[in-house]
Amino acid sequence: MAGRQGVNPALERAGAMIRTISPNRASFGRCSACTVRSLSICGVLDQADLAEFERIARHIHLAPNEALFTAGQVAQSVHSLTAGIARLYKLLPDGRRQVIGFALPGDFLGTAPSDRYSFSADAIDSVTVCRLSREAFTHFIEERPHFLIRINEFAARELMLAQEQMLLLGRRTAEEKVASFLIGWRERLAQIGDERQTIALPMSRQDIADYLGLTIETVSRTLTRFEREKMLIIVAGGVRLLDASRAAAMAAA
Amino acid sequence: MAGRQGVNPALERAGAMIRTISPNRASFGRCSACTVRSLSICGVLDQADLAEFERIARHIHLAPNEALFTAGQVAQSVHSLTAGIARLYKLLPDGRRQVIGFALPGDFLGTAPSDRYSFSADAIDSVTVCRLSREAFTHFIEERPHFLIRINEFAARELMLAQEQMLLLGRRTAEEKVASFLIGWRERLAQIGDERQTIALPMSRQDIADYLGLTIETVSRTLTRFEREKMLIIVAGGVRLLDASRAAAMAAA
DNA sequence: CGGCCAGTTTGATCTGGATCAATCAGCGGA
DNA sequence: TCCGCTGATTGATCCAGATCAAACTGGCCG
Repeated sequence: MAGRQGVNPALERAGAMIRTISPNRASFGRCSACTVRSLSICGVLDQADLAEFERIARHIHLAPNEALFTAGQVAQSVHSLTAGIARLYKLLPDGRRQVIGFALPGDFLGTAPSDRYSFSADAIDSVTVCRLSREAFTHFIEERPHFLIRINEFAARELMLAQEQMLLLGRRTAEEKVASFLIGWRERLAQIGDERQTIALPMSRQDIADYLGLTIETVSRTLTRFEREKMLIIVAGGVRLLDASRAAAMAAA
Repeated sequence: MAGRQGVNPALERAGAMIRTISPNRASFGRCSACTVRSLSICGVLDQADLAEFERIARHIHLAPNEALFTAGQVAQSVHSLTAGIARLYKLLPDGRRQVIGFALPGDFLGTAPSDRYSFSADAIDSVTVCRLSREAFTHFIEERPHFLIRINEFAARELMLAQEQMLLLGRRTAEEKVASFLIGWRERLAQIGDERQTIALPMSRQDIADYLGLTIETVSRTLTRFEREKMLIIVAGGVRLLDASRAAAMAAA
């Protein structure tokens, strides 16, 4: 619990590595063929709406660790994630980092009360997003109340997740944090259709630690202990849950 | 950082004391005379809208520690706080508590993705709210897109506060937490027009501790130290900031 | 195939904040 | 005025998780 937990050289290196938004290729993947449309904010748009949405959206690809946007920048765009996983985080001036969430395909990044981004987002693996100018997006919304309702539902869901995370960060033990994370992450993967036995963990241990308010060592030790206790097996790129009910019990209490 | 921090007998007593919603007096305070209307979701309603809003709203008074609603209950109502201060919190099965926010006059409690309350809310001091049935509220919204935009702005603000709080809970030291809380609370009080030199703290030390992910002893000790260091003076019902810039510096870093 | 390098794991030690345990202070009621 | 109760403060001690410090692992490049 010391003051500078979360500051580490690896992170600073990573930070330096992250390029600002490059002149990405804008692809012509059509919204009507979007594989996550029903999960995304676009799930309530009809063909006509979708055509108009497509007109104002750009499809962007980002390489691993490339930034979608950075806290403090003027918020010119909103994003809807269509592939890959992004990490959303805030930094303290001395480099301590809090990951406030992981964005999955279908997630919307654009609910913000200010004209500047209040957090940073970058690609964990290879990511694709639909990027819309805030202005065009605002205009698009104004004429489509049902779409606004959808946006609102997404914001409400985000808010509930954030409140759950506050409970985790403030009142759960390290063991409970890790178990909750695994159960919650599995749940979210299942919602986007990924229901393999093995829980994929594309983010680094440092990302997990910064999400749970722990150090990388504590995350690693806790996972190792779970493995020793036969609750799971650590595999390349994830974990395989052997005793899901025990994990769920830890996560609940 | 032990597992059961936040569980305490005083809380259990308080919990038992909190009555379920009593047959409160519904007053006739008219919305057009509402002192916090411009701050609240109603700030964008015109006279006609307001009359309709009034028709579907009930004005409710709650005594200190009385519950507005409880996590897990079917969410029948939404609320707009018009006077007093409420604490919003989540509990773990063993009684550990996380205060996820304090609601001030003008705040809206109703952004939720589920048909059950995901957190509990109760009055800290004497509280007045406008209570609307979810159903009527949803209907009211559907016909008023500009109002929905307002609701959305409120949700976005809530979300940003929640993200800021995640950073605090996950990565700040006890000292930084307390300083951040004081600065942030003063800010919020100022926004509703309370700009006295002394920062009013109507909530208990336990509430503050549960908001910051600390114990009551740590909050108390930290405030005492701040006083010893002449950063502030502890007074009945609040603190007087002597060195706001030092507090702000602590809160920032 | 070997050497590097980034990320991860493991071990030893330390410490910030929790826990346990008394006071202390303010207030309402007799 | 005194008593009892509730919440706050203060002190002593403890320990979960941080910090410091090595290994270890796997992938990539020459």
